[in-house]
Amino acid sequence: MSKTTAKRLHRCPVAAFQKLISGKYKLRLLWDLQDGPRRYGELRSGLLRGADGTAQIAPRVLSRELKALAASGLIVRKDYGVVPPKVEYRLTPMGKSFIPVIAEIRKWGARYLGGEQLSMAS
Amino acid sequence: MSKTTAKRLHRCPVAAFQKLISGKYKLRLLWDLQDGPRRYGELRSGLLRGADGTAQIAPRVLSRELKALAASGLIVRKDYGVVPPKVEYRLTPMGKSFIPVIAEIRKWGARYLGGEQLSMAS
DNA sequence: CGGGATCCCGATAGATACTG
DNA sequence: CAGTATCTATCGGGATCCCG
Repeated sequence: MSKTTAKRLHRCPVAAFQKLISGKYKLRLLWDLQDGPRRYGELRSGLLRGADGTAQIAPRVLSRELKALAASGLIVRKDYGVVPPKVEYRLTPMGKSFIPVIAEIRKWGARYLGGEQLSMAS
Repeated sequence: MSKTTAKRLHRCPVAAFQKLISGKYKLRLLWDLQDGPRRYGELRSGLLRGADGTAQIAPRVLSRELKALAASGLIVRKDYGVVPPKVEYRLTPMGKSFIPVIAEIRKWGARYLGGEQLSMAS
């Protein structure tokens, strides 16, 4: 956690994983980034599908989760420094390596939690 | 959530998974149950390895996580009704089907979070 | 032995308003 | 557009004591 990566804080990889993805949207954010960079607003609106009902997403929360993912080394933030602001988030190699794990989670979840048929969309 | 299963509350299987395994010990509890029934005390002491440092586990927390796992249909609680008390927890078929997913998580976590060499023990 | 009851605390998430 | 600031409600988790 010295600078941008939080590693080896646990001796158990499962416990480490738990902490890494704790937060309501982290897994879905990673998943939604698998096809390339996305902007803040795209991610936010993407999260609205799949949430139960009329959930709005507090900008604080999304911002903090993105920061945490970046601090974990799973994504990077690219600020174009223009007006109006344009910021892109994309997966790091480590983040990309994590996508297959989420794919497994999705497959299991679709079978046992929802019965959705795993279309392309998140 | 009517009785013992909490399903289809989300349209996104990833979001459903997030809620399902939220809680500090749920994944590890499931993992530790893969080889057969375990008693409350066995699970508790099993969790102490792999936690950072001198963490003790509040009985409230462990009890609540076990109840949640049972309510989700991943484990079952078997009370032998004897004195002194004896209670066993074991995986349901659904819970067993989840073990390979945790295995994937472990493999990824070992590679990117800890570098442990995935021995038999949890 | 396997918890429940109670108290406490930090972290998390929502709502709202504001800004460079 | 992409956040920050503030405030508040709720939750997760730890500590301690107790009981059948």
